[in-house]
Amino acid sequence: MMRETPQAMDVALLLDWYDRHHRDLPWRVSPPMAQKGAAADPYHVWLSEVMLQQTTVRAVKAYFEKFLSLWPTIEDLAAAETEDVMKAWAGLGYYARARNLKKCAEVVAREHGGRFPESEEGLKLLPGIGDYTAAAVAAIAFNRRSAALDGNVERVISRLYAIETPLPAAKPEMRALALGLTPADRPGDFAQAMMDLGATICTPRRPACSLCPFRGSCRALVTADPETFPRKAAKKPKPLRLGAAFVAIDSSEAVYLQKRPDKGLLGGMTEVPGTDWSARRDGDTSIEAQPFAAPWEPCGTVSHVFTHFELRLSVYRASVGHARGAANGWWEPIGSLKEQALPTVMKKAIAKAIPQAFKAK
DNA sequence: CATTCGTGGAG
DNA sequence: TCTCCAAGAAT
Repeated sequence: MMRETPQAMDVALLLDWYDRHHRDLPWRVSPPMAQKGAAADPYHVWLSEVMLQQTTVRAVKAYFEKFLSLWPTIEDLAAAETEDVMKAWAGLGYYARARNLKKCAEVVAREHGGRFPESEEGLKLLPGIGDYTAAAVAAIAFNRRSAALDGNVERVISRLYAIETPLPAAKPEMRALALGLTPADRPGDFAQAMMDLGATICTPRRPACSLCPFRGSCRALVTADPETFPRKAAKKPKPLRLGAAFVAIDSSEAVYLQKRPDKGLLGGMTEVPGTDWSARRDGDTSIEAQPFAAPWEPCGTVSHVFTHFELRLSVYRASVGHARGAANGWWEPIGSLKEQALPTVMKKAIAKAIPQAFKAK
């Protein structure tokens, strides 16, 4: 039977579904333990939520374990060197998250006695914590009623109510509907149940509607094709940008590296010298752009796709007799390159110039 | 509200 | 190969 709108009964069906089909995740206290009163560690919840921003569960798991191993408590993270945090984050992307993670740990450790604020408003004041993460931590770590509106929940809500308004304009409406569904007794489990539902049943393509606990009340299931929700505004095409990267190797097999500015693209990460291709313009791809005089030889191009543009780098390589000094750079032995704060595009460029650079010994 | 922030897997 | 997009935040 079809009901008009989802109500308390449907929320009960969702929680029942979650009790039986929840995912077991390293940072999660699953329903059996949660029902016995076991509380999630706010540090673990926050760390996982920041890592999971626009990032898949699969990619996050190993990083989450590594971070907990390196910094078991938020005080440990607060005391860490930012450079070490950047190195540990390398490869996960959106590097502003790593810098804000460190700042947030410092604020919580030093100004809040090591304890996270329990309210959404208090959480949102912290670096790197926005609408979603504040709501998620409040709900999951502190069992507070809040609307954690992530991509999963947007999809579930948009289908449940067949919302025609495209994103992001529909977000306030979705947030209100999600909050309206949130039960007073298990807000944390409700938030996680909605996300698990979106990740495993109410998927972007080919949703498994026959298995959905909301199948008796989903508007999209009867009025349209659920797969067409949520409605979204058309996105812009990605421009192709060009640039050059210069990989210098000295006689001791060390590569010349330097640190990027803290702000902007790949902020605070490590790079090889190159042209400026991040400032809405192509860089010089010619040998004329060399950072210092050396017998540069072209060794091909590498391509890399960022969120809003595609990059094609012309890679040059040069062997220099002995390491020469440089302003803000240093010579890094090939053997320790993999431990550096090198973003993926830089690893590609170095690997193009030195094929054996990142291979196991 | 629009733009700027990575990366890798799935289809 | 191409498109989508994954527990979004800061400006």
